[in-house]
Amino acid sequence: MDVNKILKSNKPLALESKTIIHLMLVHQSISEHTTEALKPFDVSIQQFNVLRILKGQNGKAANLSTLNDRMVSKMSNTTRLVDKLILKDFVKRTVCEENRRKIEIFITKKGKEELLKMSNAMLVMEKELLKDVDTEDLITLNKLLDKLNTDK
Amino acid sequence: MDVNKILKSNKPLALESKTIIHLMLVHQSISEHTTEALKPFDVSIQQFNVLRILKGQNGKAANLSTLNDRMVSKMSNTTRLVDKLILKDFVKRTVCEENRRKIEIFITKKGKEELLKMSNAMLVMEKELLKDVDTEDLITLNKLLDKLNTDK
DNA sequence: TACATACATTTGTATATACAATTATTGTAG
DNA sequence: CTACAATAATTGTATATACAAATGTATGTA
Repeated sequence: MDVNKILKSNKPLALESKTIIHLMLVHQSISEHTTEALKPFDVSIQQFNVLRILKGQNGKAANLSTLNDRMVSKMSNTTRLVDKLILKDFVKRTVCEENRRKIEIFITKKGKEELLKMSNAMLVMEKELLKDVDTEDLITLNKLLDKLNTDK
Repeated sequence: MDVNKILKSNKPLALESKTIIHLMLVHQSISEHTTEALKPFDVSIQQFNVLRILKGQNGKAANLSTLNDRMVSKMSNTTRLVDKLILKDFVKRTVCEENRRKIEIFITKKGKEELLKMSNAMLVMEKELLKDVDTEDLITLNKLLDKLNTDK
């Protein structure tokens, strides 16, 4: 991906601006490839993320706030995201008995099985996307991304 | 940004998967900061991108297909994106006389003036986001991003 | 107890986006 | 010259997302 070709700017862009655009373009590509990889499973990236988080709980329930904190996007979606996953029988939702304001969400057996298939499809896509980046470069890339000041 | 904290996974994630998630999280942050920076100008990231591309044309018109190729997102939006920019008097739209199927889009004087202010606000945001990444690191980061296999 | 406040989630609504179908124009094979 | 395909943009529609308001539940305190 050559960011200069896409931008075709005559005026030289600040290195910072170029980097940000570069990251945006990379994200767009990742997003498209991910959507494609998940299409056979009829789930969105967000739904996949919810399943992955729930599996990471190892049987423990997660409530909506927890999901939301760990997720990339915003609260208002989370209720409806979970609604969709319930329809597919990938997760279960129960009211927390200790604190009836809270909702506990679990991944189902079917959800776990499907998630495994999804994760495999994702890994194939990820390896293809990163096939020209060796391990050392990946480590460097992650280190550099860690340096970004992403606080609010 | 520490991706491990957010993921809280017990099982070690493949380095590829971790990198992809890392890029997603970084993008989410960039996206939020950008939306914030552009809020005073009442334009979306996409609208800002259209303006930037049009200015890069240096007076030459761009048709919708050109815009779409250079933009991050899809055709169907472009018509309506331009609609919004016309409402704000930031761009003009005329039918191409040589090929009446084509639509020519120009940035207006007002559009250019506003774009300058937007670009300044964006640069402030970008420098803040990248304040802990020195020039050498930025160059390395861009080189690594170039290695990603983002073809279709 | 009654009230205000905080918390957790849900719902309403407006806007954005993705995908498919449609319209209008141009190019070209027969 | 007509019919058909290709191109460029627009429109319709279903789904997704962002933001604000509303609902239901719990907690602190006078």
